[in-house]
Amino acid sequence: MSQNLNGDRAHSAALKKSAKEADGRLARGDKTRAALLDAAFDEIYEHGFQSASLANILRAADCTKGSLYHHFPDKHALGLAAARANIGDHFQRMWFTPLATTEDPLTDIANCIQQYIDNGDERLFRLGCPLQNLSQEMSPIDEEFRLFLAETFANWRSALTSALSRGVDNGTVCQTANINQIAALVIASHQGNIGTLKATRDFSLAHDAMAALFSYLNTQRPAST
Amino acid sequence: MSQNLNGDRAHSAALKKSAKEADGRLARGDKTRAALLDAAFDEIYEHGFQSASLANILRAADCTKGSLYHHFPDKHALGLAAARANIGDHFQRMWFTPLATTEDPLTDIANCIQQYIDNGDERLFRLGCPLQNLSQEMSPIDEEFRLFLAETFANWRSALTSALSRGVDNGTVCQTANINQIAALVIASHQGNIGTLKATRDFSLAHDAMAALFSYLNTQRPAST
DNA sequence: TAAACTAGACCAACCGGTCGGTTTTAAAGA
DNA sequence: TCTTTAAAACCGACCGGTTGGTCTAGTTTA
Repeated sequence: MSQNLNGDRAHSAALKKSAKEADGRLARGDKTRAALLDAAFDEIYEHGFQSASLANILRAADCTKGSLYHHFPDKHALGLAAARANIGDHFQRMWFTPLATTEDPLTDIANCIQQYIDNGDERLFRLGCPLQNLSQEMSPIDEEFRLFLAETFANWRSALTSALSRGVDNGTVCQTANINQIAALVIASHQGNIGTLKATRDFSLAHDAMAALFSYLNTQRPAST
Repeated sequence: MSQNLNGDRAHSAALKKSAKEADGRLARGDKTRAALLDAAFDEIYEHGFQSASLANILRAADCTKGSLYHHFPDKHALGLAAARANIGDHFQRMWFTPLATTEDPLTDIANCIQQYIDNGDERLFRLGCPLQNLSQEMSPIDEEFRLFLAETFANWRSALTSALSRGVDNGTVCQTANINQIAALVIASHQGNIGTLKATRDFSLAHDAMAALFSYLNTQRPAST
């Protein structure tokens, strides 16, 4: 077994190649691999991992079974690699980057959340959050998926707490605030809000939950003296 | 087509019979029907609707295909009936009954939530909330499921708001409180909390979120004068 | 020429669903 | 009380289709 952490078969070679292609174009094999990851993520996002059809993925990636099973040992490895590639990017863009340097975390956390509800695309409202979907489906039945998802939650949490901790230091967050509790409620209420929206399609409910969270966040500011 | 709202085929006859059996024992047909609903709910709770196997359900209910398709037109109707039967009961017991007559809604809402985290069974933590699982999986792909789930959310919400409204009247909830916002945050954060717990298995995170919610709820009490 | 990659026919297992037939049940008739 | 009868309930072999996965052969690339 010469599998690496990404669960693919031909990655060491692919790395060698893509390192060579300094102009940004992908080598043939890497292009197929990337197309498979994209198609797999889309299919899994739409139907869940267990109901995701390899035939659909193959069609979307314009690729055949032989190629797929050259790049990945099985469906499980493909799904995990697709999740890693996409979910990481998403959290980086939506949370980690905005919070990495913020000087007013309570405001910017609220902005992150508002971003989802007000500027979310159609897929977000119809399909929800990929992290949450995979958590629901895969956590109980696959430990490898669960560990990756738990790790993502942990990263999310520490991005929130370190931003909040900076806020305590610079005086935008109350000294007595419990930053672990704030982070936990942000995560839970945001996840629950996106998830609930999927079934209810009731934006007023989502806006109410968001407003309540914001009013809670505002109680965590220092008393204006 | 002589189907009723429960999506079964043989219910009118079953009703006639069970009405006769005043001693509480179920007629043969009703017993298999109930066994099917139980087994279907368990299988769907464990694996999701799409991955639920009729063969497994049949084995658990000790019943054959012919029986199943005598009582229900298809897998979809079975799943929907199983969800209706179980989720309704659950919410009645956990939320509607405790909140129906409470004189101190903020306290009793907190108690409901605490009940889940502190006295939840193994399945709750491993598999999460059935309402949420079904919402995630079925809302995007099946309108009939979605409507049932949305209705359940709506009932939950109005149980919360009417309890809170009673609290405003009797002075246990602040006059200026926005009860819709409170209800929305309770639902979102509770759902998100249960869902997150499934992947992280981190009870400290769940307790933190709960503590934050409770501190928010306490800000909604009247100022003690 | 060796390794990486692509191709797609093929496979057993399982899927939800159908259907002709048998057994059980309860009410009606004698 | 016993018999008849029709419907309700149950049975399980069978069906076409799909699933994830395998395998051999051929092509491209370095």
